[in-house]
Amino acid sequence: MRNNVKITRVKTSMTQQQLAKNVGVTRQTIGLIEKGEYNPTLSLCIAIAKELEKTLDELFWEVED
Amino acid sequence: MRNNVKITRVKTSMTQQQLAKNVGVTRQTIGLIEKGEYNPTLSLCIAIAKELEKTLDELFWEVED
DNA sequence: AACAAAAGTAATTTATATATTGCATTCATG
DNA sequence: CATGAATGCAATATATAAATTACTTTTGTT
Repeated sequence: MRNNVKITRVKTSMTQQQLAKNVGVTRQTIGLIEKGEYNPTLSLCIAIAKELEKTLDELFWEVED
Repeated sequence: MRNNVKITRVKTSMTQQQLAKNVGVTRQTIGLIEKGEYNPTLSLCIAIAKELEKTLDELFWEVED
């Protein structure tokens, strides 16, 4: 479940805590998604994408290592 | 949770049953996703997108009614 | 080095995505 | 219209996403 959440979040100088709060989940959930160990729901993916001003494809589609 | 799964699936003349089998879920799950009553996981969204030869954005991003 | 903020990690609990079963309804074709 | 395939729909069960709590490790700043 590789994705571009971490790299995008860091570019915006946002902390896991801030992103988590803004999308309505806990810091741990964001951490696990960034690490690729969670399979998030579509609604959460959309919330994260909007918060990071990206689309679903940019964050979650065919992400290379 | 509006999306373009149904319209895309019908265009390919695929049944819910066939799509469900190919992505490894039940027919009911596909039905509920098409109806917008489910919040599917990312991995399932990706499987459906690949099966329908679309991207995440095309099926699930900012879908108008 | 010392301190604080951020991030990693792990156990347990809770909410919900998905499975399973079964029956009703719609729709196409003979 | 009758038959079967596809879909709708609903109840209950199971798997897993996400919450909660708590502790450790990393990172940056003075």
